[in-house]
Amino acid sequence: MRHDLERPTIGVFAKAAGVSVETIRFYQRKGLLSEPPKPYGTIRRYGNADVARLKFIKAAQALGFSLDEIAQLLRLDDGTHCLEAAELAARRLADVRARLTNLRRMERVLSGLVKACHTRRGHVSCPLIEALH
Amino acid sequence: MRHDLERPTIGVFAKAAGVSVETIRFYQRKGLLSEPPKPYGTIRRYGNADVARLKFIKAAQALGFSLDEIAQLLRLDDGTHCLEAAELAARRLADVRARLTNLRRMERVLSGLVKACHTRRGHVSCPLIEALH
DNA sequence: CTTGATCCCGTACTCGACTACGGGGATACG
DNA sequence: CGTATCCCCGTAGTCGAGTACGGGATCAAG
Ligand SMILES: [Zn+2]
Ligand SMILES: [Zn+2]
Ligand SMILES: [Zn+2]
Ligand SMILES: [Zn+2]
Repeated sequence: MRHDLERPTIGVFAKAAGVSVETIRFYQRKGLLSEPPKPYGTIRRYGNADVARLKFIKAAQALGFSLDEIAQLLRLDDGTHCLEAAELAARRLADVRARLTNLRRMERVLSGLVKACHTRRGHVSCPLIEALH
Repeated sequence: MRHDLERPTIGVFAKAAGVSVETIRFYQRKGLLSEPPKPYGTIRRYGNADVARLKFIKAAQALGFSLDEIAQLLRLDDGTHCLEAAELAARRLADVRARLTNLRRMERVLSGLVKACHTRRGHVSCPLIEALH
């Protein structure tokens, strides 16, 4: 079928998805994407399933999931394992919240110090450096 | 001087600071800490300057500075380079804020999805998995 | 005087998510 | 037909902040 010959090769697939060819191969090695068959000749052609899978990966990644966790999620892809998926997300959420707490502290301290540095009057030495001591 | 022999060796120094001996050596290789002299024999003894320096490093690290940036800050340690220090901190602050924005989005989406998973009624498939598609 | 803990120094490995490189085959264009 | 651009596959390197390992020296306790 001429159909297969019109489906994208890895380069087209990668470019369409906004990732590099090496990234696709890397995901394949990790088992996140499958290596589609080579319909004619020696060149693989990619289909809608691959596109969807890669979108899934990128969406999960944007929520902070690691590639290993994404592999887990992909195994729950039939949607019948709500509990497991929710647990995974809950762990991720806890982690995100911990990092938020931490970053909020940093933001508070840093912005205070930057302000102090800008408005220091009379003070000879840098408030930022002083604070680190 | 018996004085030197009572000052801490690397092991004591590390333990007191709550880091490992290897970490101390690693910082020394990076130029963040100096290798103090060996007063007698072949064993280095650490002093107050080292303790202070390590505290400085840890304080800066807690604000998100990388070891390279900390090396910069240490070079401005005399406190007479307020402008440079403030610039460094401002860059760090911008980065922290960017990450905050990102994490807040993740938090919002994740908490919504976890909640949806817990309270799904009627829905057959997992809302979390569905959302990733 | 031996044993066990430290120290010294140098090199190599870890983790996560890519990124790069190299040799060989295939395909497209002029 | 030449050559430029893809593709395939495997292996190796990158970054940051450490962590681990191994051989040899030294030190305190018993
Ligand atoms: Zn199950
Ligand atoms: Zn669910
Ligand atoms: Zn200056
Ligand atoms: Zn300042």
